Amino acid sequence: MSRASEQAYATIRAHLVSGAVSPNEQLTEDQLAQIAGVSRTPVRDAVRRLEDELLLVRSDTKRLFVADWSRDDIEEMFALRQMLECHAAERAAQRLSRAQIADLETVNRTLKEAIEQPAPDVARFLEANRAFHDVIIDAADSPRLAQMLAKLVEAPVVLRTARNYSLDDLRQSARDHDELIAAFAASDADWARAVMGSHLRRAFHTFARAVGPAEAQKP
Amino acid sequence: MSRASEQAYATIRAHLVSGAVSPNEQLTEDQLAQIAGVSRTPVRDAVRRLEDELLLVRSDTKRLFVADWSRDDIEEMFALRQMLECHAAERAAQRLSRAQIADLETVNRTLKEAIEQPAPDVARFLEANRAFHDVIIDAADSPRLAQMLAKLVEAPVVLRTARNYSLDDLRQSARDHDELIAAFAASDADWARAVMGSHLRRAFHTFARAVGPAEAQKP
DNA sequence: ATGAAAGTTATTGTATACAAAACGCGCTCG
DNA sequence: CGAGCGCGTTTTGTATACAATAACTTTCAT
Repeated sequence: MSRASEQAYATIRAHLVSGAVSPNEQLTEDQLAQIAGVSRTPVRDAVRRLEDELLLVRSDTKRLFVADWSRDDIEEMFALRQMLECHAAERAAQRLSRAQIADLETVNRTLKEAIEQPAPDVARFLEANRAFHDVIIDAADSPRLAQMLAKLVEAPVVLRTARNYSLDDLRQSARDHDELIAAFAASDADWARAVMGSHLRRAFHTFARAVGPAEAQKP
Repeated sequence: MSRASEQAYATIRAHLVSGAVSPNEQLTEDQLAQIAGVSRTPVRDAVRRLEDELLLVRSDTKRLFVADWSRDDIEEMFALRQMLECHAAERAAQRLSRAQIADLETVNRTLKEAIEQPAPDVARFLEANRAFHDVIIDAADSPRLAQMLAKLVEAPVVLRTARNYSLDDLRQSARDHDELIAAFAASDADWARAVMGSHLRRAFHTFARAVGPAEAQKP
């Protein structure tokens, strides 16, 4: 994307994720333009993307509001992600080249290094984790699938959730990745799907635990 | 959406679907603005939507081209649709109200009427078919799922494929719908999923037959 | 002839001014 | 007292002019 438009997107997104605004708060394009330091034109571009990600929503009369994600929303997104990414794993198992499998191994080595530190480097872990999943999605060779997943994968990051992953959680992830690699090496689509399924389902529960158990949501 | 922007979207989409342009042909925003009779601003809006639907694609340097869908693309979309819509059927089975089930029955009655004519009214069939699936997707109560499906469901319509559905195809669809309704009435999610799966899979083969068997695609 | 560099044209991106639509508020009239 | 109606204000939508970038063409050196 072009400079101003990309700038607007990044700035606004950061602004939303930072928690500087509260759910259901109204925003105007002018405000956002000021925040991003560009004119309304690229802001409107950015807003459309953020609407697509459901970080912003529009009232029936086109006014902009900060989205309010309920626990149901989060569960929905995890469910969809699981469904799609299991499919991706299945396809990837039938398509991954040797080189790509080697890439996965390298990435997962990096991921383990990020964990096994005096203090685990969570940012690096997340980055490697993302790279790992990206290789798989890429290998699945399904542009629409990739497009859909891109939206869903970003989501958890969005919630300013304490990243209180335990060391065990991180290590289990790494082991899941190892098993995925094994499944890929064996070109066993069923195996890959199953491992991906449990990998993501566990991630959901870890996440749900962190974000708080199913509370009664908003009055 | 606002008037000009919606106008642009509809006009350009019709233009693309009509076959007046060929795949990989370059388009400029100016051309499209002229065609739609509005300025470039709303055209850019429309173009983004069409990009999202993958009817238009951009080169690495932002130039616009008519998308070229391969058979693989079509298979991909059917596979994704099947996955998502089976999920929708499952959720719908747990959520549909009596009133909604009654709606499904009404819609399917309309659908049958459209078939059982001297000459089957395909347009009306398609409309009813769409309404039927929309009720289910709506009942699934998953906005992101709905959003994803919206893109995929439009797709087959896009291809200027001869709608040479046979009478048998149409009748089988109606029967599938009846069975779906039965599954919903019984609140049997597994049943609903299974019926939806075969319903869509058959549709794929009907479609594939119509569009021509797996040929060697472009050189 | 060939390929690189500079200049020219075509195309997309951004800012700004204005138009249209929605909102809020006070007012009137029942 | 309250529901509906104008009217000024706010907010979004559109057109247009201009800036930036990419594609194309010509020229010139080798």
